[in-house]
Amino acid sequence: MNAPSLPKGMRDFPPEVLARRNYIFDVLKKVFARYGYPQLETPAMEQLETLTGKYGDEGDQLLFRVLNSRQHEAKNKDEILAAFRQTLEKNTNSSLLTERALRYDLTVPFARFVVMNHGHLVFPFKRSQIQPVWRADRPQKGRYREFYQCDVDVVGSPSLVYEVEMIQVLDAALAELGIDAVIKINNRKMLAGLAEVTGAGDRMIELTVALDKLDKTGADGVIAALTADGFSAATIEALRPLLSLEGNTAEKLNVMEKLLDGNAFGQKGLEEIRFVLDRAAKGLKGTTLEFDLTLARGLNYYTGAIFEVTARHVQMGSICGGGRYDNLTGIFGLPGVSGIGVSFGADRIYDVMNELNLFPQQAGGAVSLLLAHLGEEERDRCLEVAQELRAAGIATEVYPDVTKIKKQFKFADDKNIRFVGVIGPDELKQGTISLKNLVSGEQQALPVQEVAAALMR
RNA sequence: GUGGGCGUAGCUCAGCUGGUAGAGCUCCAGAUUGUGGUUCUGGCUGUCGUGGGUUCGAGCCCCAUCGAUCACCCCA
Repeated sequence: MNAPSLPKGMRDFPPEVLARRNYIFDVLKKVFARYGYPQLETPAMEQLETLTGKYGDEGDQLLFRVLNSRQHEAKNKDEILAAFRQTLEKNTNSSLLTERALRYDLTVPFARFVVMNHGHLVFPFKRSQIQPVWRADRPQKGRYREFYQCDVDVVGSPSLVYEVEMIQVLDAALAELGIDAVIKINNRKMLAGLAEVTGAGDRMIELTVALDKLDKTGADGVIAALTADGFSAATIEALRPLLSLEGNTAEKLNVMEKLLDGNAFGQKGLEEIRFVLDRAAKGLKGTTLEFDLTLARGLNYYTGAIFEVTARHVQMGSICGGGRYDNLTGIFGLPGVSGIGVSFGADRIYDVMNELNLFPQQAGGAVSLLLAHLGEEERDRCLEVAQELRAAGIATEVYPDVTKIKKQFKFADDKNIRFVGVIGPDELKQGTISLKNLVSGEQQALPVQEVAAALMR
């Protein structure tokens, strides 16, 4: 038997780690509830066709597809074999081989849910969702194959009030977690307008992806990439002023306004972003809000505002992302339901908080009392006392073996149990417990019925 | 999918131009048969990731493979 192992990119979470992860989830749940987003869950697996085509080519490649079961009993093995041969040749998704996949995000399954249940939902419908998603990416820093997304979305209203609310939720949650972060916002309509006025209207995605590299490769890098991608000299020339765009948000928007002059769609995006910035910038608790023209990220389905959050003081990709999607439910047959949402990447948030030491000191659910003993009779007494203390709300553990007291103390120390209560022959006779605080070193003998109260202090 | 370094004790690592593998920490026992964390003394620990090859001889060189990791792509 070989040593057991985990599939690539999958991780266990030992109790100490989980205590911290749960802290993040608890904060997010609290904030989500405060803004009126009740929790919802969907299954790990979706129909493959529900997921394909929503995330772009790259996304489709990263779907974990699930092989159909009991293939060996199939009656149409020739067809299956042919389908498999084809899959080996080029990337295809025959339902003969696979009809299900693990979800890639929470937004598309949510849209699917809304379409299936729109009859009983009150719109605008809000929900939060905290569940793992899976991507067959190659793991690296801040990237896992299984990770938790924590989403808030509202569907059924195109109101820009929700753009503002998303920023408020991001700000509230990140502030509460103590993360110094920048919320970047951009707008797909504006980007589409930009593509049009520069003569590349049909290649908005490619154009913006290239633009997105500005902070990484500089203006020259972007121009080189655009040239390599076959964009015309006229387009590149038209974009040039943006590559050296400087100044504050208002000034940048003014430059955009001139550039987008006469382009209705682009102007609409500009108008939207101004509306949102005007209202959201006030009263932020801990984050900075920034208009970032080069922000292109976001999946295929985004149509309006797009968001991305990065943490300061640490090298890590975005920790949150999101945006407005006007037609995601339309793909599933329910048009006219605009949605918007953001997603918190719990695992990256964990990594950031860990690196910056932002987790509060806390017991994290550790047992607070170990009952130690000096013989079988004393151990049995410990079992009784433990039940009384647990009933009183004290997390209590009884050392299982009759052994040297030293070993029992060491056990408590190793497990970070704060108190040890010793029952030996003397205590048994007197109905007391010798209670020692392992942090302060203080010890006192107390009647059993007073122990709980002493520990509560 | 592309590329770069890295796999030696439970952990972190050392190991010379190839010559039969070491340190610190952890762990265990004792000093201390009713007291942990500090101190002192003693002790245990290895398919050198795996499979081939070269060699009289491989932890070290070569090939392959697996794994973790980092970067690119893309993303949380």
